Amino acid sequence: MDPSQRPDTTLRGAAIQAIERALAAATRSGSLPSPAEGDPPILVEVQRPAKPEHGDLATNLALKLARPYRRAPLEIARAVAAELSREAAANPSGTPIASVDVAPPGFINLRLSEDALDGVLAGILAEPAGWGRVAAAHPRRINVEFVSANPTGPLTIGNARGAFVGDVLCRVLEAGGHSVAREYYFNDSGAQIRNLGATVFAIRTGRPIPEDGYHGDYTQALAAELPESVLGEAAAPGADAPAIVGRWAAGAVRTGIEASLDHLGVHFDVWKSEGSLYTEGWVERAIERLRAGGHVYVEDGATWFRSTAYGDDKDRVILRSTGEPTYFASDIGYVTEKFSRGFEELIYIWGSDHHGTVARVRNAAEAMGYDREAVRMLLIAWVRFVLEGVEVSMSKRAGTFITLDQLLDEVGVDAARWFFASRGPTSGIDFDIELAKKQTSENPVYYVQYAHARIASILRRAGEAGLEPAASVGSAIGGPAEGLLARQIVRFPEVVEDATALEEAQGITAFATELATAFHAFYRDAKVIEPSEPDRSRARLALVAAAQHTLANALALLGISAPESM
RNA sequence: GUCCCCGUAGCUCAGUGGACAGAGCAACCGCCUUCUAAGCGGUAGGUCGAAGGUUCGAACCCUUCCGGGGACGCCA
Repeated sequence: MDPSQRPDTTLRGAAIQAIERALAAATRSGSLPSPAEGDPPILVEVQRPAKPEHGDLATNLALKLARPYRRAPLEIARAVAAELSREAAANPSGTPIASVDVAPPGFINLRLSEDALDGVLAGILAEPAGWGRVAAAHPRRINVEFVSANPTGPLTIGNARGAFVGDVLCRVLEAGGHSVAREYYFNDSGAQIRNLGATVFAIRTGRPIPEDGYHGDYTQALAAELPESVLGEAAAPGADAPAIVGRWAAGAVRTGIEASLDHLGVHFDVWKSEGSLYTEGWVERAIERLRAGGHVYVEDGATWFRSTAYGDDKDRVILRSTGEPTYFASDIGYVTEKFSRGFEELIYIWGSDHHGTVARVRNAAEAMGYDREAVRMLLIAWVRFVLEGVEVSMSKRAGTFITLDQLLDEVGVDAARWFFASRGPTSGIDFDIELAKKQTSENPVYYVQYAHARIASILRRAGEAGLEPAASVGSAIGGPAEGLLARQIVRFPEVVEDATALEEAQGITAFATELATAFHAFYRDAKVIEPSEPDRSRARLALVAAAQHTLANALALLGISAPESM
């Protein structure tokens, strides 16, 4: 990120800018050498030290500069630290830094000022809804496509991970200052749908289920619900029964899928059918575009995209020798269709079994003149579902699957969301359903929710005692218990920034857990409601209220409820 | 055979260039006359799959190997 473009919305960001000023000042005064022509720009990195005695923030700047400057790291660190201290003394309101230390082998350790911390807390109390939303240096319009299961049956627990990961990613990107469209892509007219239609028709008319039909209970239910009018149309002489019944069944299944997603708290902005890419001409135009660029050739009667020109290990068929388009053809059309709606970035959330198709889609995007970096695939590792130690294979066709609705009835949305959000999307997971049910009550999500509920209880009782939170914490922030909690609270937007940059949610769950821990420690050490000390009580209520807003907003980023009582 | 992901505490997983490697659960010992004990404090537990290499510094980057999963279609 270009530092000059970074919005100054976090204490960390403000500290980085202070360090940049100090470095420039040290260079100007001659205590540090000037960068040589052509040197890469100096990127100031700041991190949170593992040990509290190393301060609130630390930078490795001097270590990084030792080689290009040919100076001892400690010498550089002292020069920068001297400028930081000078500014902190001369203009305390212009910097978040209260004090500076230099530690071997060359770290510069910073301590944040109580005024800076309290200023952030006052901002939270003044405008809690916006807390944790940050401005992006370069806001983008992003299309996130996920779930995208075809309407051949209910969503299964196999679809759960993609649904949660995609939804949380969208929430994170929005909080990170981007604009997001959630999109669901499906095919309601292919061979699979014909099979579904044939299955439902067969059941309803008392014939055996076709060989490649669907055997789940839900097809029985669909057959029973099939309206007489559709049945009559399908049974008419010469009618294409699989297509007619399939069209109806796909619609009914989709309605059920939408209901399941609603239950999850996942709402899509766009439902896009594969068929519409053809009727609207997107596929045809995309192929023409590739052809015009010379990226297409015909061999063995099929039309191929020259994917090898972009590093793929083989070329890819767009149109079969029968003239029928491949799935890849739809992908290409869809890319142009999405970009035509003005998106600057396309994110696909795919199962890791799709990794083979990543290269060809990005290659085709590049060949059509788009930036391949704007087409990003997030591959999610498969969840291995285990029941009593034995893997459960999921098959809609065989009817051996557990639906998403069943999972949520057993485990609950909040616990399931936390489970998936706290794990890296590329890590394979063994999901033992019995274990998950058993462990539901010990899911860390309740630890975080409990902190929120405890604060709600304190605020209720304070109100009954006639105590309201102050507008800011003020000098009470100097207390040891208060300081530790405040330092956790103010990190929230930095966590959102990092999660946005990494396009991952684990940081949010980790932060929420640490914040809950900090609150529980505060609860132990500092009594909030003390009618004989009204000023201190009001200050502590302000701090606790800020913690509650932070917990609530962090949970909201994960799509998890923040209960007032438990 | 080629490509991708993973391998960290008994279990489930964080941490992906910085200062002695973390959390939750499980185990053990303590704490409710105190704003919610779904909580708090403490103890124990690790050759970060293995070996080389790069670096002032590696769980993290590179190479090789071992183990697990996935992909290599004119399927979707």
